[in-house]
Amino acid sequence: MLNEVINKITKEYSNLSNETINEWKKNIRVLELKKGTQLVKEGNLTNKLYFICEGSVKAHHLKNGKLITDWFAFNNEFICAITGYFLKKPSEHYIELTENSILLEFEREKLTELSSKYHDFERFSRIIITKIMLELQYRVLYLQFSTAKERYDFLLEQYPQIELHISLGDIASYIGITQETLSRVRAKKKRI
Amino acid sequence: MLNEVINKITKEYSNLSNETINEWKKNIRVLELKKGTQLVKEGNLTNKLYFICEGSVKAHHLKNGKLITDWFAFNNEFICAITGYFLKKPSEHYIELTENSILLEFEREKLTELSSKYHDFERFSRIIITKIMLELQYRVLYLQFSTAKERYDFLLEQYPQIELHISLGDIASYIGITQETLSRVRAKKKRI
DNA sequence: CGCCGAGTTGAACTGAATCAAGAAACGTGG
DNA sequence: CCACGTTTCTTGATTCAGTTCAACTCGGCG
Repeated sequence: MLNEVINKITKEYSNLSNETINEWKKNIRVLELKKGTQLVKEGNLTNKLYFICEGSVKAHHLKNGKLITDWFAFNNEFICAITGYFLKKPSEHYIELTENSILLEFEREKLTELSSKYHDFERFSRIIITKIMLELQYRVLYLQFSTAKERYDFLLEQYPQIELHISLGDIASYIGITQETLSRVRAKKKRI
Repeated sequence: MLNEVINKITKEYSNLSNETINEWKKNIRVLELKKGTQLVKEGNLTNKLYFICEGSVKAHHLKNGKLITDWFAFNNEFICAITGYFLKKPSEHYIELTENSILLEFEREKLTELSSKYHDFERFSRIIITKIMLELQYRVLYLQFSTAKERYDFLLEQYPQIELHISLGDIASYIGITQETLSRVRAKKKRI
């Protein structure tokens, strides 16, 4: 099963030699966990990167006493507590499963080591980060000067199935509006 | 002069071997241009990445007939028309000098080639992209659920000197509020 | 059956947008 | 060095999208 998943990942992101893959495989943990499980708790140091084989996951953080959703990851996507992972600071983010899921878990130190050792793995890392960067760029684009409806439509375009997996409250938070507003936007849409 | 700048860049981002640097230097153009110059025009294909040696630059795009500022770059930062450069689509972004500036210009194809050829250059690229990614992450953080004042304060924290270089209108647009609102926020601040 | 979390709906309120008009600052040419 | 037009910034009045607070509905589940 792990071989299949790795195959999929390298197809999607960037090819790796057999040698690199074998070395990499030594340090992958496969996790099968239930909805609601916390992968990262706020304030913890975290050096883990996750890949979603099946299911979905969200990252969120606390701001003025409110939980704000930052990031979703679905099948074949990566996720991490971004400040914890990249800046090596205690994480401001929680990561929580939004459905029962199967995940791969990687350690930063091992990935760094692999990147230093193998040129192809370095490239692979670069490509993953580039995708995350472009995703963020896209989000900024539609957080800046968009109405509630525009944000929602934009999100649905990107993730047409999102409502099957993620609760209304989390979606609203992700696009930067309140749950009540999203509910109204949705109601208006149905009427038309 | 080019040597000095490269020295600074590798210090700031990631070290490169002499061989890599020499190869790289063959394909760098140094530009000295006036405020208001357009480096990239909307609708153009662009494969250029810029580094600001001295001065400042902005990227902006058109949305419902309004120019929205996306990205600033100051001394020792990189900038590009992000969709044009990474997605190879006609650029939705203009890039324009906000002051008389000295820049380095790189071509995507040459950088890609160098990344494939030299492991250390691949790592260097990864680190640059990671910085851009973290910057974007930070922006999403404060575009989501912040008041006008919070956004402004946040920006000043990051770029205390920004008002010396960038016009009020561009700053307002960057943080997702109107020029009038920013003017009022600023006025209120002075009074206290 | 009754509880609980998730979603909906209503009414009042508010921060920021919009529209409009002036004031400052800035550069350019006489 | 001043007069000019242009661009940038400020201030005021009005409007509106979205928040807030509160009550209510719905579906699942012990």
